[in-house]
Amino acid sequence: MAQESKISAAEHCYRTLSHKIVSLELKPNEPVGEQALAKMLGVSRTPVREALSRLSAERLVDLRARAGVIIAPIRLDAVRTAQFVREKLEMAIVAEAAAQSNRRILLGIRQAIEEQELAIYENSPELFFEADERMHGLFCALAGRESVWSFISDAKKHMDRLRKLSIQSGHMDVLVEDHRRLTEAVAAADAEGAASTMQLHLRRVLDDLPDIRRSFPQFFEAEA
Amino acid sequence: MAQESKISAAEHCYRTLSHKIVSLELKPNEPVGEQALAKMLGVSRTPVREALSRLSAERLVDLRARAGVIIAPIRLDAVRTAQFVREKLEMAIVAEAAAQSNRRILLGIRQAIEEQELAIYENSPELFFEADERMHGLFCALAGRESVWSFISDAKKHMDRLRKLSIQSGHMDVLVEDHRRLTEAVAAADAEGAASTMQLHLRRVLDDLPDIRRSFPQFFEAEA
DNA sequence: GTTTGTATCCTTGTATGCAAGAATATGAGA
DNA sequence: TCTCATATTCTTGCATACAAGGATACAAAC
Repeated sequence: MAQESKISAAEHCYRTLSHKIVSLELKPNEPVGEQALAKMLGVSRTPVREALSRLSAERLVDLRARAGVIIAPIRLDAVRTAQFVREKLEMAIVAEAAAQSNRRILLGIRQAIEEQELAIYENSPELFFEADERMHGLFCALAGRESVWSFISDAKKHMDRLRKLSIQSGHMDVLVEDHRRLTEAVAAADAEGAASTMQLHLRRVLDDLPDIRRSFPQFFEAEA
Repeated sequence: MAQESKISAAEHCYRTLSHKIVSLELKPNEPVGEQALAKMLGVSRTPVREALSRLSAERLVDLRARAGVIIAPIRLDAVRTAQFVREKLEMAIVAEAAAQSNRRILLGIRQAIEEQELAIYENSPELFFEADERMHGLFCALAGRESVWSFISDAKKHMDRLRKLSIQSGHMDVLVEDHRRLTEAVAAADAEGAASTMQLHLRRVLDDLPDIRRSFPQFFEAEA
């Protein structure tokens, strides 16, 4: 609270909107309005605009000059790019992580995996998502590359919307199995194995893409 | 011109400031003021603030609430992270590029290298920088990963300030030699060689870091 | 001389006003 | 009924006003 009371209204707007977009609470291709968002967030248009400006730079919203704001559709090109970035970075990360050994962080990773199983049991995609996120961040920490994680997080946002749809249709168990193998490889100092497991793991989202696209065509960019 | 008249004042501010920061025209640790920047750019504070907000998200400026804006110092941690990101992504890029063959793009790459030699002859770091940038972008294009380039560009900005100082102290010839080897490896479809040459190439900046830091201590973050 | 308390100034953070341009509705003509 | 021109409405982009909180200068006490 002490922290949160210190962040600016603009920052608050950014975080809230960013979360609402990634969590699909604001739907791709949905038109929104600065005024409406301002009212929703209880502030004036100025901090909202600052947030939208940043979100636009990330291509999470499309600002059409003097014509309106729309939540960016899921763009296949953006997904492909995000996938590339994330895959290369996280493969390198876990390979480095395999060379490290920090019992405390490893414990955190295993706990996160257990929470994921709990999330499956409770059928809570939200909880799963959160624990998944935390676990990937911990691998970065294990590799001593914590600040790379925020970078990956940015790149990930477009993909996360897909993951959200994918997880809702329920493949969480496969992902946990990946996580387990990944953790074992890292714990066994098997850099190669960790990297290839990570690659396999991250590419699963793409497998579901055609299905998801068929199920939610309104969320995707009009095809070229 | 037709294009430029259409971009918003805020976007103009962002690009101008971003360039001035990376080119060291605005010096690390230098205090600036919204009002002063607004006057310099010929607009009001509002678009300047929007630009500063984005630059702050990239950690290129530090906003101290109600106390002032300062150009971010060169942070060793940020440099290390940018280096990691760039290295992993560009290694993967040239490895993919080696599997492609597009005479037109390869020609563009070779032309860019020739311009770099011209830049050395004319002792123009500006020209060198520009041609270097273009060449790296062309490798992305060759790999069919053009949109990854903008991603790398963002990550690169902190490092670029170092490169700027490094190039001024004149190691451009070594870099061109790297570029030539890199291009030959790619043209010869030697993915491994291209990747390792890229790694070597990108790590050169770090070699100069201690010297640069000694020469320009006022540009760096106060040590921890 | 050093330090501490205070008052002033200065800078940013947010709200609001206004104008320019896009989207939409309206109406006439075919 | 469909098309096209036009008027209207609505939304954003930028400028400005104001307030809250830091930084600074200065004076007083030790």
